[in-house]
Amino acid sequence: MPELPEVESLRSLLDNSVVGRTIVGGRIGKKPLRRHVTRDFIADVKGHRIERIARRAKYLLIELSGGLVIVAHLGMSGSLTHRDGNAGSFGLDPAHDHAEFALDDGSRLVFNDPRRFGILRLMARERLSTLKELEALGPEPLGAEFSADYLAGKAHGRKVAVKNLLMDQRIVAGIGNIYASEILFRAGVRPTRRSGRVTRAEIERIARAVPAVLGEAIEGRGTTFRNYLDSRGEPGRFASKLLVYDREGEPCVQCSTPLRKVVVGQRASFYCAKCQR
DNA sequence: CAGATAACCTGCGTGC
DNA sequence: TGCACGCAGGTTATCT
Repeated sequence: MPELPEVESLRSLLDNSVVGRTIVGGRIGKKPLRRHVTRDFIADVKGHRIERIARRAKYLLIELSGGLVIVAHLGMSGSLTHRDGNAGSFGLDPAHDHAEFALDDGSRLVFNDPRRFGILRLMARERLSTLKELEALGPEPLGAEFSADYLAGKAHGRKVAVKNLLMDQRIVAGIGNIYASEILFRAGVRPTRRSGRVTRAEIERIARAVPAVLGEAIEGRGTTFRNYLDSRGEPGRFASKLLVYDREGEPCVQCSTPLRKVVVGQRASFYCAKCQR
């Protein structure tokens, strides 16, 4: 579920709440995630201090003392909540709490993921760059490396729909299904357009829309479409700012034409047939 | 190689 | 009310 803005909001919140805390215990659930969580995970992190919270694309990186790092991916339905001593479960089903880290101030970090598409693994920080999942990622969409020139180069000669290109983590890392639709609406380009046929001017509009939309979403602490919760158990505020996603049939905010829904690469996509060409 | 598709898993809304 | 079905914010293995 979470795309870059949700993970970045999570990173920011945790950076202000758990850095400096030491992991004193915890537990790992029995059910496997997308990748199996090692049985001795808790024993390995116990006694280590949380030094910094970083992010790469949709991956959250919890850097620990002793050169360790916890790599977390929330998949489609994951959340990582920080609960103080007497906090409840934020409405999350405890049956899907797959990992729990007890901190030295009595609070807990809980990894909950009903669909279990998430990832939780521990590794040496120096080996992070060798992690297959991270190695294959393209540039950060909010970084200097991502530009109109870069995108034009990647789109050149490609037949894949431009929406799929934006969601391809090897091209640019962090954009998912919701923001891809929002970005293309902002850029005035239909999601179904073949990448290689998108004009230079359109590529430039897309390249500008990418950081603009993601940046605004981060300011709103992400989007809660169904049930995503941030580390405090609160929904993101950007959902009300979505202009096209999940708004089939509703009037376009710019021209009032009813918005359309089309499936592109097996994923629902929303657009305005008049504003987007 | 690029591109398309199925699969992983659970919950929830919809329509009969 | 119950049930079958479709769909969900992601990634990846496996086809053509």
